[in-house]
Amino acid sequence: MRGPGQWQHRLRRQGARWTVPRRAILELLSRTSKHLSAKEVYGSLHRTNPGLGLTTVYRTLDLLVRMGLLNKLSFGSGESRYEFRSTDEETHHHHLICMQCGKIIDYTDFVDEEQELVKKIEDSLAKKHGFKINDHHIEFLGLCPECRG
Amino acid sequence: MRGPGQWQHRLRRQGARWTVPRRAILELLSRTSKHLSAKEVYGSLHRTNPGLGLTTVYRTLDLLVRMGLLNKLSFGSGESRYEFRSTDEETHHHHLICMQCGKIIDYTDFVDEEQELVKKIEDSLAKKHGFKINDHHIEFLGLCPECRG
DNA sequence: ATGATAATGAAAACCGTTATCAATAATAAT
DNA sequence: ATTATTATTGATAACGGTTTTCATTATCAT
Ligand SMILES: [Mn+2]
Ligand SMILES: [Mn+2]
Ligand SMILES: [Zn+2]
Ligand SMILES: [Zn+2]
Repeated sequence: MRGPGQWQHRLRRQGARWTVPRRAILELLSRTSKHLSAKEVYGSLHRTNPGLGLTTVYRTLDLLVRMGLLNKLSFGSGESRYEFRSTDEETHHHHLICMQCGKIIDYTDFVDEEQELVKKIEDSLAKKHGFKINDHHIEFLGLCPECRG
Repeated sequence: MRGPGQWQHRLRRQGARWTVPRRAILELLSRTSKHLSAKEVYGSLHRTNPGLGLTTVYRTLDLLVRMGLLNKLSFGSGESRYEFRSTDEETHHHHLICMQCGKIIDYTDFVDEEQELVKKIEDSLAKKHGFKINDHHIEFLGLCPECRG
């Protein structure tokens, strides 16, 4: 069971209602591999949902992050970006970012070796600094083929 | 040759003037290991430099980043933070961040193994996606001892 | 010292995001 | 199905960090 039915069930289980904006935003983000800002989500949905307000987009994105259905990402550009969070554990990935045009590429190279090292670092940091580590962000910054010239 | 003389030389070589605010901000950030926001820099310097304006702090931080004397960091909290960028290559580090109180810890564990893997990933990504890779950010997120309760 | 102009600071503008609040829509109870 | 309850919505205003504007000031080449 996947898609709208799954999402609806998940929201309602946590006391949230299944509404038109929530469904529209989830469908949009689940269909794209892009990392969209609130304003971009708003722009994409304005055609099919003319009444939708930007405030609702912000609130819904926030809710869906709290519900674990989306990831919220902050690259240094001012606005937050959101990506669909697959239930599949295998889709964990890191980011390759163009410093000039902002293009974002998901990559999963060397996940095995990476995960091994990440585990080691996590254990070491947890022991040395007393942290309970929950997550990590790894990103590479550079220039994409178009921006290199 | 290190410190003010070095900084002055670097700025002037790039056509910038050596001014009181620039010197004050560089001295502040070179003396702390903290990751300060513009407002925190402003607050720290207000005692010794009463005339200093927040606008100048923003402009100066931006300039010093462009000159390669500071690093600008964005954790998802709204404001940017700045750290002194040592000329020493050995000081490259990554971050351990408390998701609750925002505490930031620099760490350099496993740099050798890490650097090795980073190199491999960089080569792979450069080849596969045609990027020219310049930098990377690695951060671990969790709860510090105080915030775990 | 003098002049050219880069840098500064106060104020206003800007931009992403959040708070307010009356109207509406989703769900539960009847 | 109808009604009652209340979470959700959307317009507007407010907010916080950052940038722009512009007249004044400080740095530096001469
Ligand atoms: Mn991604
Ligand atoms: Mn640091
Ligand atoms: Zn690019
Ligand atoms: Zn903490």
